[in-house]
Amino acid sequence: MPGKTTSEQIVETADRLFYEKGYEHTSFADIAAEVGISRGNFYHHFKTKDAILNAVIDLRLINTRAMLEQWEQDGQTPEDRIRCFIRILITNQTKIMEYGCPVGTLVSELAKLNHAALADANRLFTLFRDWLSLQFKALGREEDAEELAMHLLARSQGVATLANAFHDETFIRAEVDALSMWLHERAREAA
Amino acid sequence: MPGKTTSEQIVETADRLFYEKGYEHTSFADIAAEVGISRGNFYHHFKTKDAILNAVIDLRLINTRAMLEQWEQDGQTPEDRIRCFIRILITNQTKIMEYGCPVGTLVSELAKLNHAALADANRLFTLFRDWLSLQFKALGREEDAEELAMHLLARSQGVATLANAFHDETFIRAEVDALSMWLHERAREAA
DNA sequence: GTCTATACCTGGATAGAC
DNA sequence: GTCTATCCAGGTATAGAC
Repeated sequence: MPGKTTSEQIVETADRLFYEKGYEHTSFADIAAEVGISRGNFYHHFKTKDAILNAVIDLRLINTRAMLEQWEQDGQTPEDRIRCFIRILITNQTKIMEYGCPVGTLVSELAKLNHAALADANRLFTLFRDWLSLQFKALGREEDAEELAMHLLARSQGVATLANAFHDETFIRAEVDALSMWLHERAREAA
Repeated sequence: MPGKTTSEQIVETADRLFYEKGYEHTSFADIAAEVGISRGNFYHHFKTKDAILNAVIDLRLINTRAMLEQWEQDGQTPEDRIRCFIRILITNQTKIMEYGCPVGTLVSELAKLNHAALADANRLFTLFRDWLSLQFKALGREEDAEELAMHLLARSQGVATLANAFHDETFIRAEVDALSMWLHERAREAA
């Protein structure tokens, strides 16, 4: 990773490994080896494993906010923007089939570990939830925007979990189409 | 646990702890302490941690099969039986809000660990999937029974994941109602 | 800033007495 | 069947040289 500080490289590598192997199953040695530094040097940048986790969550929050802003620009209508969200199931389908949803699996793991950072990780979910809710409101669904946002979030989580379990592209495609139709119906009702 | 052998107690305790704390995060010491035996004694019953995991998965398979058979008896119509499945989200809602779905979270964890038992754990999903598919066929949906089964499985997984993240009973109730209506509509179409 | 060396602990696993 | 004692690997964390 050229032009990146060691700290940045550590966080980005940890981000990826936490996703691929899980938080607990990823050791300092794993991260240090991939970054290409010694374990000792590691502690110069991050004192504890919790500190790395916090940095990873912060990075994910920043990246997610940037993605949502991008969708704001990409989509002409609220319906288009929500469709951007639905389409990540296709865009990231290879990774999702291998590792599940980065947000869902992290929150699930931290919940089981009873980890202090669980509340922070949950803010990733809230970010999507609030953004989707905003879009549904803009779509003319002021009344049930919150419920629609949660429903869509749940549907995509379920698709990610089963895609991971069954490695079935056809299933993902079918569910994305169904979600797209569901969205269009909600928009039509509002108009 | 009166009238149970030590081995049975170990497996049942491991079953619960793997659900509550996750597989990797549960140590032999944790299980031994709860059962009330020494760590050394533990190895008299199970040689490796993998062996315990296999025993736990086998137990879950047996318990799941028994539950599905019970639903066959409880429900008069295929629609009633599928509704039994939907209702576990309500029946187990306290545990689901705390620990997520036992099947989904185990499969997700084993996928990240790249664990050999992943395929076995996935049979739990297949059990539900095949049973649901059978019920949808009996409902008169021979054509799309498989897709409907996967769809319902995904929906319930998503609800479990978000219930765990947000601890929101109202959300669970709303999604269960929506699923119930969805099911009724599929049955009506077939009739 | 980066390294080596090392302390310390936890967890999986074994041996052998009772 | 159950125990204690023990080994060993791996993981977190620290100290200190360069």
